[in-house]
Amino acid sequence: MATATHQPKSDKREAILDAALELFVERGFYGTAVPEIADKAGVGAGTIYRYFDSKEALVNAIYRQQKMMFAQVTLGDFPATAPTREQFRTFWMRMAQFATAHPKAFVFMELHHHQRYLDADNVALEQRMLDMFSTVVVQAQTKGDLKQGPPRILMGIVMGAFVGVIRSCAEVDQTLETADWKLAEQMLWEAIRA
Amino acid sequence: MATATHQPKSDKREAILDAALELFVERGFYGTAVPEIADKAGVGAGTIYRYFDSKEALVNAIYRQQKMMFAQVTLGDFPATAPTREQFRTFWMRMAQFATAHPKAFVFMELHHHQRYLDADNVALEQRMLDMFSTVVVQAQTKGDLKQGPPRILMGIVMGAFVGVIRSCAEVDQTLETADWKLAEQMLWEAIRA
DNA sequence: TGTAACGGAATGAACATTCATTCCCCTAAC
DNA sequence: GTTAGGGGAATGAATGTTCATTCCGTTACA
Repeated sequence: MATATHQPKSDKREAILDAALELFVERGFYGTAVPEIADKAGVGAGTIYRYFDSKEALVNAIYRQQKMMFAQVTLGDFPATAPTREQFRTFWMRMAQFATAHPKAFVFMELHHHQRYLDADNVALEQRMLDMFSTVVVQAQTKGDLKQGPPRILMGIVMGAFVGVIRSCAEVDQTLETADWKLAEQMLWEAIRA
Repeated sequence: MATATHQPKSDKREAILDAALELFVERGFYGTAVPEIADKAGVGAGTIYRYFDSKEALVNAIYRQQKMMFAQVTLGDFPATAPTREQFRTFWMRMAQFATAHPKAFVFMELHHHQRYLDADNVALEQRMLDMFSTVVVQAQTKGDLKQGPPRILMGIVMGAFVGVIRSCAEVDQTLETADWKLAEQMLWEAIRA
């Protein structure tokens, strides 16, 4: 009826983003043909170009969407004054929640991290997030809650381990239980605590 | 002279492997054109096909070469009877040594891990290595040296963290000092110890 | 009926691979 | 010592294919 049934902004745009995300994760950017994306999304190849200027613009749109969603879930309303131990638990479990809700998103972000086709905005976005994390780490180190050492390394270990956990299970098509996430969280905390 | 002066087995084959490794790391498999590889290797495009049946065969040859070298460096003459703590240190530092000597190799193996174009031999090779590590982890858990939990998760954390450390530094073009590796080793040990 | 969104065949560029040709080096005849 | 010949390695232009993107006839909605 009338104006109501119009749309959730655009059926097709979402379908294209979803299909492309999945294919990019499976086959990579260059390994995925635009008509394949169109097929999976259930639209014509030309339709993709009504919503995105190019294949490159499409991958950048996905990257930005996922990164922002990730930032929102993990950092939104962050308990800035809580003890470091609790902050870490919160952060880790929010990442776990995000990874469960959007299983492909993490792999996508890992895979496309620092690729030639990411535009300047996305590179800057990435940098801003790194800086934010870095600040938090340094503060916690100053308080004596985390081990000393280059923040880069602490962050690399935590994020790397998180991705490692996801991958180790994706490889065998197993889902991670909350208990697994809690175990991993405890392990990583013991790694970084002072 | 006679047979002696023949060659270093083949100049060109090595040049092709090296060039391809570097380009695949930078741009991925599908993002790299065969003539580009030829250019970088300083050979004609056709020459590549004298040494490898196809682009796919080339990437598989690199994968196997790197994986075997990695296995050799990390597992060769492994101190099977040493205490777990020492085994872990040995393993970690050997990985660090490998990553330092072959900076691209790690990134390559990560990137190409479980891609469609890996042949059956390479998939099997990967599986065999995983099983080996898994056995070692289970043994150490039985001895009460490592935390209980799915071996998959322990391995995922260790390998993921290792890659995370490498990447966190590659991103800023910084090299890792021995001190950094030791710090990371200590952190990871605290993560997995019982 | 007019308009905007859509589909998918058409297009031109870029690619992996091939193959006719060149190049290089070794041997042997003189 | 020189040169002619042969054979395998190397080459890169040519080939057929695949791809991102465009274009235009069709559709659906107002």
